Amino acid sequence: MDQKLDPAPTADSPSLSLTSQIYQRIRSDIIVGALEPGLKLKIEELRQSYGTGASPVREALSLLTSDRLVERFDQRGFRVAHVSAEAFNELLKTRCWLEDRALRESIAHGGKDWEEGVVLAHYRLSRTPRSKTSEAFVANADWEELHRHFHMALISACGSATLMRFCEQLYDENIRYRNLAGPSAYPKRDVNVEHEEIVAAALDRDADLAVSRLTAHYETTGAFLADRIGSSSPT
Amino acid sequence: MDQKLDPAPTADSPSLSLTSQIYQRIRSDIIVGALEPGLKLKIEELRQSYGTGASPVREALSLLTSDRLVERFDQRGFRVAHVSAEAFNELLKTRCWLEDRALRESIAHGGKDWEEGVVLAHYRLSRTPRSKTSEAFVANADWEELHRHFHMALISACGSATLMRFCEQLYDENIRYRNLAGPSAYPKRDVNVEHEEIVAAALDRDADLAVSRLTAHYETTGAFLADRIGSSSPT
DNA sequence: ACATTCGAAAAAATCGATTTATTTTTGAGA
DNA sequence: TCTCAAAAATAAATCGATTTTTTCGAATGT
Repeated sequence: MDQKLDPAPTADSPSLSLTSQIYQRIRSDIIVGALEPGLKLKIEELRQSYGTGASPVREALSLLTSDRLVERFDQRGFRVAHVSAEAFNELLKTRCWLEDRALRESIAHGGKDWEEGVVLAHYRLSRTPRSKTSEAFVANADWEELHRHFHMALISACGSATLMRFCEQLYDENIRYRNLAGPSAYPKRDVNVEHEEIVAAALDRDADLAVSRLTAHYETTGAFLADRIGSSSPT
Repeated sequence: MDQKLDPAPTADSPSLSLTSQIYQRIRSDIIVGALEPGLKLKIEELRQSYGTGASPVREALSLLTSDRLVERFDQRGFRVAHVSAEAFNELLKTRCWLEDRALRESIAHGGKDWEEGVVLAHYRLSRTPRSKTSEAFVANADWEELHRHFHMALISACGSATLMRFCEQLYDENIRYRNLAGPSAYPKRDVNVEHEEIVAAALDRDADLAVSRLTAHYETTGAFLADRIGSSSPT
């Protein structure tokens, strides 16, 4: 049995539908910032650049609508979701509200699994450099993934997959804003310490403290990004 | 000028794309309960019954994915979202959490517009019968719309379109569950009084009271529906 | 009887071309 | 020069047919 557990006949294209492949690719391109906010996503162009028909492209774009990364206009196509300082502030605020509740619920109901999941996620994150090189900042994909995982681990015991989903969506949107703000958006403060303090309060079951540290964590980074945004692409 | 404000060249098909028409139709059919939970949504069937090609159908289904009313399985099509007692309880809980925050924010920041919007929405709702006939219950579409509008008016000043969107989504899902539970799911208690008391507390800017009344309102109806659900369609 | 393989049959996914809608350009007429 | 309308160009939306993939059932071997 040399079969993989994951669906992966050859190396390049798993048995993922073309639609899904295109979905992931565009999604990533938008979050990374390769596709500029407001950009018109012309079916014909995409179709050609991916070497496919129009159907998978349209379907992928329709799906991206759920993530709020693509806007759909009936009869006049799709475009990359617009950004604005106001939208970012709203995003940040909403994120704090939802994670506030989610974290409290996790602290109230989380068991050993939750605790261990948090500890493990934090440990892995702390052992991974945020940048690939020490001088210039070069985003480390591993760190990004572990960071996301860490924040989700914190709220994973909230008891609502729906709420988790919302938080994930907002998280991804937030990352997009961070990427759009550019590599200079990396503060000197030691984020690891902040994470550590959040974990400590959470494991201590001190909800108020944990939440205030978590939201402070978000708002500090947020304030930092906020003004860097209004400048770019006011289209 | 006999033109409508809405885009409507002739009477039947506005300049809505076929995709949008199908989207709305299926959406409504799912919420109303005409399409059974878990039902396989075969492209070919839908295509024929709507007399269209496959593309608009697929696209509509992809869009319905955002609303959590349709589930998509790569390479094996779409189906009407499943339901379960657990999912309903989670939905209810999450809804209470989000509206809790949304209502508090509205009460904290809402101005005259908000107050008047709430009063007006409540007045209209109170003047509309829930059932079309006095004996047998026959859902009144007007009431449904006004009820939705009323609840949204309450939280409309929360300052986050995103949070509003989440609440709307959960509201619609909740209505679906209510419809699935059948017409017997209409309690004898006077819902109007409950609404009135919520409005009173909100306009009084008593956030704690308003929230506790609102969540009680949801949980009462919820508890009522909860057990009526596990029974039907355990597929 | 049970699991496994093979081959229809069914359904999903995709393609290429056509139709329809929107946007841009052009050119009278004021 | 400006406005408006018709024509041309562009792009979205849709269709009908084809290609893949999955599903289902019968045949085979244990």
